[in-house]
This record gives sequence, C-alpha cells and structure tokens, in this order.
Amino acid sequence: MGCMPRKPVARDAVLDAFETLLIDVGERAATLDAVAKKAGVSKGGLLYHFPNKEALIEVLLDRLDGLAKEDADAMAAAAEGAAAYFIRSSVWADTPLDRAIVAATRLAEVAHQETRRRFAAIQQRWLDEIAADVGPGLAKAVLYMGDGLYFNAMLSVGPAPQGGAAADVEELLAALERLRR
Amino acid sequence: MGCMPRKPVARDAVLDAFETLLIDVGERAATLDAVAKKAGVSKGGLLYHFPNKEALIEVLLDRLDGLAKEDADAMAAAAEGAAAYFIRSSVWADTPLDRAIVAATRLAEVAHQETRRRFAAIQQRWLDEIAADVGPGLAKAVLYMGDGLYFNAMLSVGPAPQGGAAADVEELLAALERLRR
DNA sequence: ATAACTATACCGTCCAGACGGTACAGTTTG
DNA sequence: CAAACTGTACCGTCTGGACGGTATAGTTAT
Repeated sequence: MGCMPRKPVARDAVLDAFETLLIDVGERAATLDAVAKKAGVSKGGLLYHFPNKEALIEVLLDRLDGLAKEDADAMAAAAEGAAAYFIRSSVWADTPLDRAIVAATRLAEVAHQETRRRFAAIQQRWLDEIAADVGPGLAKAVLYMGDGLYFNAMLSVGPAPQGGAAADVEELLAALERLRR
Repeated sequence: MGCMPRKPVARDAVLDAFETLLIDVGERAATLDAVAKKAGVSKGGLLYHFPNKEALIEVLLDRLDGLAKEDADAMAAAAEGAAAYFIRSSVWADTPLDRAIVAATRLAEVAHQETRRRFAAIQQRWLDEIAADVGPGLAKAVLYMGDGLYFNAMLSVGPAPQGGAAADVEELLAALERLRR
C-alpha cells in the first residue's frame, strides 16, 4: 500500500517560523504568507502540513503543554526550591519554553479562548508547586512576581533589544528570601 | 451668541467603543466597522472625527497618559504608601485607568511600538514612586507583583467573567508588610 | 449657516484557504 | 530488471471576503 515517506523537513521549519513571527511581530503580522516565507517553504507546502491556521496554533499549544509540563516537573524537583526556580526561570532567556510562552501569549491577547484555557492550566500547576514550597499564603505573591517578569518581557521582546532583566532576578530572589523567614 | 455648533457626542462614544472592543475581543477584531457599530455611529461619522485608525490609537494613548499621571500622583500622596496603593490598584476593577491599560496592552501585543514606549514610561514612573516608598532594593519585587496581577487580568478579562482576584490582593499586601520590616 | 452627523457606494490591498500540478521515494508486477 | 503505479511532500496561482480608507450627497441640531 504505500511507500516509505521521506522526512517532512518543512513541518518543523514552519512551526518554528510561526513561533518566531508571533514573538517578533505579533499575531497580526504572523500571516500564513509571512510564515511560509520565513520558513523557506511555499504557501502550498505549509497548508499541506497544516490544513488551516488553527491547526498551526493547536500544534504550537501542544508543544507548549509538553515543555511546560517538563518545566513544572523540574520545578518540583529543584534543589533551590520551586519558588526560586520559578523566579529564575521567569526571566527571558530565549529557551524553547520561553519562546512557546511568549508566542502563545500573543494569541491569548487576541482573545483566543483555547490558548487562554491552556495558560490557566499551566499557571495553576505553577501555583501548586510554589504553594508546596513556600506555603499557600505566599504562593500568589511569588507567582505574580514571575508573571510580572513575563509581562515585561512581552512588552519589550521583539525588535527592541532586551536589557539587563537578569539583574532584576537577584532583587526578586532577595525579596523571596526575606519573605521566607 | 449666534450659532454654537452642537456637541460631538459621537466622538467619545467611538473612543469608548474602541476601548471596549480591544478589551473584549482583541485588536484583531476591533475593526473600524465593528467600532462604529458598537458606538452606534456610522462609519462615515467615525472617520469624521478620526481620519484613520492610528488617530484613534493616539487619542486612546493620550487618554491613558492622562489617567496614568493622575494615578501616579495619587499614588505618591497615598496615606497607606505608594506600594500598597499600587498593589491595591493593580487588581482589575474596571476603572477608566484599568480599561485604558488593558486596551493599550492589546495594541502593545501586536508590536505597536509607540504603545510600548508609553508603557515603558508609565512603568518607570510607577517604579520611581514605589522605590521612594519601600526603597530601591524591593521596588522591582513590588512592581512585578502588580504587573503580574495585570498580566492575569489580561488573560482572563473579556467574555470570561472575572473571579475573586480581590482576595489575592490581601495576600499580596500581607507579603508586602512582611517585606517591609 | 455651519458643525455634526447618516447612509451608501466604492477602491486597493491583504489574507486565508482552495486547487491543480510536480518531484520523488518506494512498491508491485510482468 | 524495468515499466507501471502509489502515496508523500511539496510548489505556484487563484479567488472570495474582509478591512482600511475615500468620496459624496443628504439630514439634523444649534
């Protein structure tokens, strides 16, 4: 019945290009044409792998879920504690998870309901891990500190270069230590 | 004396409708047609006041600047201190400033550079006021807590109803007290 | 009289998606 | 072995609709 398929090299390229465009130029400008061009693929080729834009989004969200789950597991096992790990990982470092989160954020901003649902689930998992570390009374404070870091990354990432957000982390970790006693 | 022109009632209605649509359905769906319809104004009437969409955005940002400045002044004068005032005001309460901020956030997410610049300026002002209250070492921690609240409001506001975010504030204020000593 | 509109028709551009075709890897059959 | 065939992985073009914006003629309120 068929034959050995050759490797779909375009598929991953398309997904990465979509992610990059979401991060750099926003949802509005992440058109199918732009994605295809960035991926070095024809529009027809893109639509062969992803029947429509929604499919592109779904696969991106699945990737996000996988990365977020991995990260949450690492967070639960972190020697420095879940809270410190969380704050440290909330600074923009261009990791696959960072990129997936910011890309998805662009979609959530456009009122994409499914994206918002996924985010809520990820946030809940984070909150649980942090609460297990610092207690339920302080968990929200820590969670929101990290979210604030993401919020600021969102508003500056892209064409604009990213400054010394890494320095902020030390401040936040110091604040965390102070909360902890 | 003589013939005074009648009041431009449509202008404010258009601006409010634009803001509401940005908040509820995102930038993508906040089209000129949709704004005019929501405002109960003809498209011609809309374009009579705002020659193009960019003009609509500019006026919205000016309104944001005004409200933000008022708020920062109130923050500096707050009896409970700038930090507590900031946290308290960061929770979504559907105030004119809240609405202006979330609406503008939708534009920033679409990589609108001018919006991002304005945001950076507002954030800086907030940071200054907070630093004057709790000292420079803790200012970022407090600022990011508030930003985190906004971040979460952004991702849930809209069609979805807003839950008990007000309860979170008490947690954050308790954390703030703990940081303060 | 004039500002503040309404209503409608229209234009150029952009975009999502459909569609038909091509190149090629492997499989089957004479 | 080789022609015939099959399914995968693309390419390039087209279309229908939406959107931003223009134009213009008429209407209402002051």
